[in-house]
Order: sequence, then structure tokens, then C-alpha cells
Amino acid sequence: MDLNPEGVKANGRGDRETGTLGKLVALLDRVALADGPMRFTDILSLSDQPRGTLHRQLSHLVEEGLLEVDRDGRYLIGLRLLTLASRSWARNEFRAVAEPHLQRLHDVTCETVHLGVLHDAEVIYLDKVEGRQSVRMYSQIGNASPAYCTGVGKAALSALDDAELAIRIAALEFRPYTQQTLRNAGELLSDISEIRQRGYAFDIEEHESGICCVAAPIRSDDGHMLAGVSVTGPAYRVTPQSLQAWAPLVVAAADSIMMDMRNRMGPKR
Amino acid sequence: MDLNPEGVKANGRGDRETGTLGKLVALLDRVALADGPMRFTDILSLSDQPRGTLHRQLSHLVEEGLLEVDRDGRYLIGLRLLTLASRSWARNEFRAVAEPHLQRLHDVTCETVHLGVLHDAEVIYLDKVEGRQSVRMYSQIGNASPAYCTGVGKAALSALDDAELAIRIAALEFRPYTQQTLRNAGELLSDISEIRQRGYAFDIEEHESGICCVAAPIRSDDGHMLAGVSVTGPAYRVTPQSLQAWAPLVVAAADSIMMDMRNRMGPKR
DNA sequence: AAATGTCGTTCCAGATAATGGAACTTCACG
DNA sequence: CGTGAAGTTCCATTATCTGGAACGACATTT
Repeated sequence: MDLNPEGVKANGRGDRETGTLGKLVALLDRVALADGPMRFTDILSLSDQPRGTLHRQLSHLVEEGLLEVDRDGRYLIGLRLLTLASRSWARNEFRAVAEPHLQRLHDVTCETVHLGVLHDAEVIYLDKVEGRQSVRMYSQIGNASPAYCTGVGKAALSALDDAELAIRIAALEFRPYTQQTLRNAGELLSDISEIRQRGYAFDIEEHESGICCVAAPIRSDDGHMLAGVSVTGPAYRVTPQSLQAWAPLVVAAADSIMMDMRNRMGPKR
Repeated sequence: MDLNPEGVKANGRGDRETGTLGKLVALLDRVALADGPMRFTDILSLSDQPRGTLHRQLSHLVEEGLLEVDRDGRYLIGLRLLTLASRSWARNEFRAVAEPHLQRLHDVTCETVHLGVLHDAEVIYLDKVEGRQSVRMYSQIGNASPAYCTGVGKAALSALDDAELAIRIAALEFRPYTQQTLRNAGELLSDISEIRQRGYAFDIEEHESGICCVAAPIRSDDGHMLAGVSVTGPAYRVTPQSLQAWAPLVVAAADSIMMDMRNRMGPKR
């Protein structure tokens, strides 16, 4: 516990699980990540805590509404989180500023438009505009994906300076989601160098087979927040040519969002 | 700390703020509830904790990504919550089962359809289907409103037995959102008795001026979860007659959702 | 029906982390 | 430069969390 070289783990976030809160949030994460309600024993086998401790921790989370217990005594994520999150989303200034631009981009391209922000080495999708598909409508919002295999993520990474970039890449663990997924830091760096030259990024089935996109970076004026916009579509409908054609539009949208943010926040600092 | 008659507070939830987690969640709530980023001093004046303590608590929340600090050092709700909540939402079985029914109800009525679940004395909106309005699209999802002044809430309350109903109503604090808002337990009980007879509830501008709806209750087969569906529209377009006409459709949708849930979960218990 | 095993819950002395008063930085302003 | 307000760090004290073990509730087997 003196000099811990553990650093940052592979997901790009430092899951120190330190402190009471850290442990509880990690637990919350674990239950959230499961794809269904979990029985006490399931959670017990995943976490390396004694039964008594785990039980009390779960009870506390349930008491606060962060977890819920179904009629079979299984644990699942509680709705209280949805309430908290909806407020975080509704009051997010950046999202609000970007919204009309995303809408416009969608009107022109008729494909799905995403807005995502970079968090360590992950992209969190903040907003999405898509057509009348009715199903899975909200699915993407709030979703966190590795930055290295998404258009928005790579675009955002490209806006970092080399030092910062190196730090974040060092924390990565490259997992091959598809045939096209970048496989190591070298491939990522070379792609990022291209992205910097062009000003926009492509994702050709790197994260999900059959899905490709073109994305542009958004820098906040103080350089502290990085984000990206993308236009995404199915490979059978979206050709490299159309992606290429959309690129300037995406870049323009990203720039407009930057300008609007600057004007909104400008007077300060 | 022996016999505490504090019971349940006016919001219908028991905000005991007990234990480390309880205090932190209360803090989180406080920041979430504010309508903008909060400075350290603002939070300090609201919470009755010493500066040192508060500062450490905030730091922990920031470390876990539950809060964020903007460039001016002000605190706001973090995006990590969005990530956690999105999973809870995407994997919510009830929501998934209800979705097609909501869609169908929208197709017929061409007005906004809501799905909400009852939590203590609040309704949390789980899903929403609406037309091409593009703006404020997701705003309602996750939102928590008092049960006594929303259609979905009153419908859900009406499905409780008298004993349970009395308990929840006792915890209420009636706040007049509009001219039409029910003003006390008596008015609510009499409305609920009507709702029980008809099988559906109305909300005629009781929560928000110019907004009215018709709603029907959904009971889970084990009677443990209560929810409701509603069709909502602006008063200038939606007449009492149209609400009346939609009522059987809303009730039918609610019943279908109940049936689907029963079939899905049936084999057990 | 008794025996066995699994699963979940409760308890309490000991380890650990939270507490809060005070001292210490910044920083803005006159 | 002095003054005050806002924010941060420190550390002995104290409240809280920890985890082994014992207990209760079922289900399954013999």
C-alpha cells in the first residue's frame, strides 16, 4: 500500500475500488454489467468478499434504491439511477448546445448521428438522432465504448497532444471486436496520425460488423473536454464514397458545436 | 437512535441519510436536483456538514465519476450515472415487454404514450413514445413525479389495497402545481374511488397546465409492482371526449402488458 | 421423516475508514 | 500590500465497516 505501481487498469479507468464508496460503486457496476438479475451467490462468486460483507453492502445499495431485489431475491439495477441520470442528461449544457446541429446533420444524411464525449479511454454516447426505427431507440445513449474502435473515440483521441495520447493508450487493452478492429498501439497511432491530417476519422466495421461511420472531433476551448460527432450507417447502404462525402458536413457540424460552446461559455476565463 | 418516530418524509421516500452511502447519495441527489452547477459554498450552505467533511465527500464522488467538476470548480452530476442507468434501462424486462404495446397505442392515438412505475409515492417514467417533435425527446424518461397529480400515478395508486394506500397517502405532502391539482387526501381518495369504478384515471391539467391524459393501471401478477400507461396530449387538442374514447384502448394496452408479463414470468412461483 | 446440502441472513469484536476542527493556501478586491 | 472569502489539507478522535462464524430457511436425498 506504499508504492503501488498498479496504475490504471485495462478499461482505461482507474478501478481502484478504494474506499467504501469505491467498493460499492464497483459492486453496482458489476450488477449493472451482468445481463440479467443476479442471485446473491452469483455476485459472491464474482466479488472476492466474505458473504457477510457482501450481503450488507448489497442491502445498503438496495436501501438507497440504487439496486432492487426482484421477487426471486435476485438483484438488479434500481430505477433511482435512471432518475439521477435523466437529470444529468437533461441539464447537460454541451448536449443541449449540440442538439440542433445533430438534428441538422441527420436531416442531410438521413443516417444515425451520434454525439459522444471522451472519458479517459472510453467514449460515452451523450445523444443520438435517428430515423423512424422505433425499436432500440434509446439504446445507445449513456453507453460507454472503448475509444480506440469507434469513430467518435478515435476522432476525440486525435485531438489530444502526444503526451496525453501516450498516457491514455498505455492504459488500453486491445480487444478484437471484429476482423477490422485495430490490434495494437502502433496501428492506433498510425490511424490517429491520418485522422489528424484529414481532420476526421473513419470506423469501417471496427467495433461492430456491418456498421461504419465517419466522425469529427470537438475540442472545448479550454482543451479540457474532448468529444466527437459521427454519422453512422450499415455497411450495405453506406459506401466509403458516401462517408467521404459526408466528412466535410460532419466536420462542419463539429466546428459549429465548438463555436456555439465558445459563445455560450466564452465570457469566462 | 433508539426509537425514531421520524418515519417517512414528505417526498414519499425515507431519506434517512444513514450510513456512509446514505450521506453520499443524499449529497448526489442534492447536486442533481439543483438546476445548474453548484459551487462548493452553495453545497456547504445546504448541507449541514463541516467544510472538511463535505470536501472529502465531494472528492470521493468525483473520483468515482458520479460527480464532475467543471472548469470553474463547480460541481455537477457526472456522466457515469448515465452509463449505469442506460444499462438498467436497456435491460429492464418490464419496459421491453411493454414497448410494442406503447407503440401500438401511439399509432392509434397519435399522442404521446407514457409508461411509468410506482415507487413509494412517486411515479418514475420508464418509457415514452411520441411523434416527430425532435426536441426534448428523452426528457421525460427517468423523471420522477408525485403520484397524486399524474394520471399514471393515480391509476397505479388505485390498484393498491386500502391499507397500503393509506400508508402511502399519509406520507404525501400535497403541493398545488396547478389550479386543478388535488389538494388533500380526501380529494385524492374520492378520485381514486372513481378510478377504481371506471378502471382508468384522468389527469386534467392537474400536474401541468394545458396537459391532460387518460391512464390505466398495470399490476404485476404477484401484486408487488404497480405501474401505469397513459396517453397524454395538450388540452387545446385533446378534448374530454377524446380522452373518454381512448380510455378502453389504454385499458386494453395495460391488460395486454399484464398478460405478456404473466406469460414471460409465469412459470415461476 | 430424518439427514444433508445449498442459500441467504444475522451477529459482534476487531480493523478500517470517516469525521471535523484548525491550520494552511490561493485568489480577488480595495 | 492588506484583507477577506473560497477552497484545500492535516491528523487525532470516533463512528462505521469488516468478516469469520453461527444461525435459520428451504430443497433434495436416503
